Amino acid sequence: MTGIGPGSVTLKDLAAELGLHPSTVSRILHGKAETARGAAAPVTAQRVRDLAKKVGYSPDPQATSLRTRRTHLLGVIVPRLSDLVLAVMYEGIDEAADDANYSTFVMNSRDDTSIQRHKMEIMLSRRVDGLIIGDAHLDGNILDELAERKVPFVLMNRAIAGFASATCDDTLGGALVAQHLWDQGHRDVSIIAGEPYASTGVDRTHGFVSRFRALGGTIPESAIVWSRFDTLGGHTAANSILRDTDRRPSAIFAVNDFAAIGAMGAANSHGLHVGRDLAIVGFNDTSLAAQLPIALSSVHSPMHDIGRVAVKLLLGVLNGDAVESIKLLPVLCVRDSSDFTWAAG
Amino acid sequence: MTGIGPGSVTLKDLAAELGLHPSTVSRILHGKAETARGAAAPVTAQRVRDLAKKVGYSPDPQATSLRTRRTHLLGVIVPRLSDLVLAVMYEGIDEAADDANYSTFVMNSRDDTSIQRHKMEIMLSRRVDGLIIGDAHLDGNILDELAERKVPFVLMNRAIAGFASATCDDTLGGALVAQHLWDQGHRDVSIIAGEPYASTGVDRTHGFVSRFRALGGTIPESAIVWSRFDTLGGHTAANSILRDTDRRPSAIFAVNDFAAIGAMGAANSHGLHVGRDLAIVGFNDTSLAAQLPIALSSVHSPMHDIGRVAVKLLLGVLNGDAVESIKLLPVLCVRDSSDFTWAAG
DNA sequence: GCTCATTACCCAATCGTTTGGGTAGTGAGG
DNA sequence: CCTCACTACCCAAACGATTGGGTAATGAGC
Repeated sequence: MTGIGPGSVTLKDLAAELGLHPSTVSRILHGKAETARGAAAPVTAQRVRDLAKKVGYSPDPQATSLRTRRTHLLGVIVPRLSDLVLAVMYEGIDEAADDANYSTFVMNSRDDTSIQRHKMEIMLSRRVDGLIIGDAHLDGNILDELAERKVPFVLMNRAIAGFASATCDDTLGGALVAQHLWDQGHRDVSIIAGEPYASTGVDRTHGFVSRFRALGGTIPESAIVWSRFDTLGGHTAANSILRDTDRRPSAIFAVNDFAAIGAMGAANSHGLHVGRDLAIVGFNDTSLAAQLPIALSSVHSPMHDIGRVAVKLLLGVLNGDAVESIKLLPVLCVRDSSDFTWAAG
Repeated sequence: MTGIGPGSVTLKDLAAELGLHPSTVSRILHGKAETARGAAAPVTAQRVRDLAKKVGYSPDPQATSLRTRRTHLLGVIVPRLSDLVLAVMYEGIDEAADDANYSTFVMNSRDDTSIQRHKMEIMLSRRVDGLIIGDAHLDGNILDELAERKVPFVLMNRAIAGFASATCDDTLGGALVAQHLWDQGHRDVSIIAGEPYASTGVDRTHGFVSRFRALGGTIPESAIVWSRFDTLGGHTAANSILRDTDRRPSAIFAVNDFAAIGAMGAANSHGLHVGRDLAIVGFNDTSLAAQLPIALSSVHSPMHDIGRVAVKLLLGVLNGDAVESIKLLPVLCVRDSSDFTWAAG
């Protein structure tokens, strides 16, 4: 009878064992300091706590939620966890949620609207206290619905005007890359811009273009190629950029490391040596970037912290605070793939 | 009053609205066919279902679990979701769990015993119906405890004798690589073997070594280097292998793509051109392998299916079935990093 | 010795379901 | 006309915790 694990012993059991009423035990174990003090004599309280620890009492969260209408559950929706960026953010969420005694569901929506809806309904039917949305689309349809239904939520990674979010300062990140490539002498550049519905790609692209133009450069619309965020998407996009041998750029900015890796593959198959014939810069500085055969320049974004911040924001919302979006600072990491001084013009 | 989302309307509400008793409504909506038929006249049943759909009734899972002692929750523990391999497996889990109307918690243990324990306790205190363990260590200590506590669980990715698991046939996978490298003329090979506590690395290494020896080759113990599973681990291991210029192998088998990528980086910094001066083969065939500047040969393992199978096994266990471990078949994918015929000897 | 506050508790309702066990009402069979 | 089996429901007790509201017993104050 040595506690075969949580779930075996209840509040009532403890109370019976101690000759107390369950409510008294409850107040002692779970009440705030004041309640607890009012509930029992210090010596009784200690007896209760001792026994609880000895038998390994752990309250039934289902019963608690039923009564309190709070599950201490958070829902997280991401496009795909196999996207390293989201996976790392989720690690941050996992950590922060644990610290705050919350547990999290995480589901993949594959950026598909109907799956997004489906997963959301599952989460809500599970009665999560709030949602962290990592797959927001710029049209924001679903978010408006959520807001109308008064579901507490925050965005992560991708920002949408009007909603609280935890992101990287993507515009700044893009600008950093533009500055770097400009300084290296590149005047003819292309951008692999990601999916048009994702603020990450859009903002990084916008930040890049603005800065590059501010420096006096030109970027025709045709130099911006939308793509999927994975290696294959990057490969395809780079192919379409490099196919045109008349007007090949000397540098490519991919808004995502994986797309950048795909672009490296494409460059290779076009006989171009990355870092010498063609500069490539990625974004996120995932753990692979520095380890690639040709080390990839990339903008470091604090992915882990973004996850942590998302949790903090959401807990703020649940607490009724007015929360503000937070943009974390990116840092450019220059490596072999773009570290080469080009003759200007 | 148009249902502001799940959670607003209860069985009792429905019953009152229809002039029925909650129990009747419950039987109609949630009972098995027979119960439902015995519970009400067909026309009544239809009225109930219509109203339920109209107001968007969704049962409170907390209340249900409290009564039934089943949460329809599964716990998943992995070393780290930022390991693409585990992330993809989790996508399979997510899918299969959804199909079966289960939801999953997933937590990262970083392969740290105390975190493993901690996360497990959280899961159990949440009253999950069962666990999928993706971070089992060969010593199996924690698993024995779990078994003793009669917690339903299955292993995933890593196998441990005596427990049901869903894995790749790692021994075979290793053998495939050995055969391939041998056929390519390599006689002097090294292995980046991963963490010694993980069956994946151990079995892949063992499969490789056995086959290579069976073919007549020799592999000294010193040619087997244990390492972390990430790029950095692979880099470090490869460095230690390549440092010894007297006895440099012509090929390296890394039991994991990320380690292989790290090894490529190391080879590079030693001035070796992968695929020409040194063959490298990875494992898992993650989506990156084919896209790298030098495409990486790798053993394809059905990660997504492994996740799905893990869920199927666990549901079997929950159902009281006697389940057997399942090993899915690996397939070797040869690419540039090892596609070169060497002169023998 | 009486009032009054304080201490240290107990009581019972409640959260939303499920489920074993009724029970009126109907129709058939004998 | 009585019995018996259905049909179509209802009743109430759980599941485990929380929480607003008691209430005896003790001690202090006057």
